[in-house]
Amino acid sequence: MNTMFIHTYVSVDCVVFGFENDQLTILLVRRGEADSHEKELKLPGSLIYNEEDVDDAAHRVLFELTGIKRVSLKQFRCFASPDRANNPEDMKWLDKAYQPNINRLITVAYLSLCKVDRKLNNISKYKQTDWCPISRIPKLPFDHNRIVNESLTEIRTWIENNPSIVFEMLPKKFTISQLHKLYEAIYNKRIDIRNFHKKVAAMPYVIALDEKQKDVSHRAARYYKFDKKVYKKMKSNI
Amino acid sequence: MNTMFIHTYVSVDCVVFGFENDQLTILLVRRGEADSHEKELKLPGSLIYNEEDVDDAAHRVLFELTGIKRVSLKQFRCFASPDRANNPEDMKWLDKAYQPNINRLITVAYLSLCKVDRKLNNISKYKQTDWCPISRIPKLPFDHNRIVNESLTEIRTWIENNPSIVFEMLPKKFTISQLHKLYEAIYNKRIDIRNFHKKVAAMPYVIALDEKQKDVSHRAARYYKFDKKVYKKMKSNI
DNA sequence: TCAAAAGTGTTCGATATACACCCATGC
DNA sequence: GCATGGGTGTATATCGAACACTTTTGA
Repeated sequence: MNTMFIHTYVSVDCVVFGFENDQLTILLVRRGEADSHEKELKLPGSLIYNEEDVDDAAHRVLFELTGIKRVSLKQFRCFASPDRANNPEDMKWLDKAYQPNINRLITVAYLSLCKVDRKLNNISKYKQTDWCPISRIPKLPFDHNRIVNESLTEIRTWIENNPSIVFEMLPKKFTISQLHKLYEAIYNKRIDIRNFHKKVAAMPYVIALDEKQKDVSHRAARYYKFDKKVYKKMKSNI
Repeated sequence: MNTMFIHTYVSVDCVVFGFENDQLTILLVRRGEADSHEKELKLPGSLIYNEEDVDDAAHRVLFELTGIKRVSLKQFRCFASPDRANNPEDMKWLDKAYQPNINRLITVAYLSLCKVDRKLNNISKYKQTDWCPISRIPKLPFDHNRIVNESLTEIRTWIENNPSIVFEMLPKKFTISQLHKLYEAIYNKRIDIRNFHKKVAAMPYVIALDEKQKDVSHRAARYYKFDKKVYKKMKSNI
C-alpha cells in the first residue's frame, strides 16, 4: 500500500443560520454523547458513510437535526488542512465519537437556513442543540470558527443568486419589519426603510395578506407571505 | 475498524482556462504515463499527499504543468458521488497510475487561468498537454465533464468578485479588442464595443501604453497593460 | 395625549444600454 | 480606393441612495 497519498475520513459540517431577536444565530450542538459531561459546542456534522455522497450526508445531518427532508443546502468549501484535527482534545473526541486512530480528517462545509421556532429533534443523537448569536460564538473545536467566519460571506452571495432563501429563516407569515431586520443582520448595516419597502414591492413573490398583527401597542403591521410558485415562474422567465 | 464510514483517497482536479482564437479553452492532459498508448484526455489533477492541504495540492499540480508558483486558484466544489470512479476504464487507470484497489475517490475541483502562449512543462509527468476549446471538449473520464460545466458558471462569479484575474489569460501587452473578445467569450454574448471602451476607461488599473500594433493591414490598435499595484490600491480603498 | 412602530414619495447621481460613423493602415 | 478592423459620443432608462413626516394603536 502506497502511503504517500492520504487515505482519509471525510466529514460534512453544517452552518445552519437562523434569525432571532434581530440577530443572525447559528445552530450548535453539544459535542459528546447523551451521557457525556462534555460541554463544548460544535457545528453539527458527521463522517460520511460508504456509498454516500457528501451532499446526501449533509442532508442526513440536517434531517436528523430538524426533521426537514428538503432543506436548502449550499456546499461552500472543503477544509483539508493537515493539522485541522490534531488538537489533543479534538483527537480524543474523534476517538470516542467514532473510532480510534483517525489520523486525518477533511471536511466539506455546508450552509443552510432554518426557522428558529422549528421544533428541533433533540431526541436524536444530538442531546442538546443551541441557537447561538453570531456575535457570541464561543471557541469551537477543529477549524469550526474559521468555517463559521467564511460562511458569513457565503450567505450574502447565496442570497444574491437566490433571493428566495431568506424566507427559510422567517415564519410563514412575516412583516416587512422582520424582513427588513433580517436583511440588516445579513448585510450588517442599516438599510433605509423607505427604500426597503420599494425593494419588497418589486418582489412579486412577496404577497401581502389581509391579516394584520393583533394586540400590539402601536400601529399593527401587515403580514406578508413568500409565494414559491410566483418566484419560480419569475425565475424561469429570465 | 469501523467500515461504516468511508476512508477514501482525495484528489484535486484543475480546470485551467485559456483564451485562443477568440474562444475559451481548457487545458487537458493525456491520461497515462509517458510510455502508455492511452489517448484519452482528462483534467490535470493528482491525489493529495499526506501532510498536504488540498489548496497546496492544486498549486503543486499547476506548478508541475506551468512552472508558475503563485498562480490564482479558486476552489469551487467537492465532487464525491460514490459512483464517480466506478467506470471500469477509470478504475483500471487508477490501478495503473496510482495503486490497486482504490475503492473510492473524491475530488476537489479548482479553477485557474493561464496564458495559452506560456511554455508548458511537457517534460513533467504529463507527457502531453492540449488546449481544447470549450465548444469541443471530448468525453472525459470520471465526472470531469460535469466539473468543466460547473466551472463555466464559476468563472463569471469569480471575475465579478475579482476583475483582475481576466488579465491572467491575456499577454502582458494586449489590445482593447482582445479584452473585449475575452469578455464576450466568458459571458457568451455580444458586448457593445463603445460601451466596452467606456467600461475599460473606468478601470484605472488598465493602463494605455505608447506602443501600437505593427504590420497590421488596418488601423493599428493601441496596447494596454494591467497594473497590479493600481488595482490593489483601488481595492483597498473600498 | 403620549409612546412606539408602521407606512409612504421625491430627488439625485451613477450606471447600463442602445445606437452609427469616421479613422488609419496595408494591399 | 477598398477592405479591414480601430476608435469615438450622446441620449435614455434603470437602479440605488438620501431624506422626514403622518398614521395607527394600546396604554
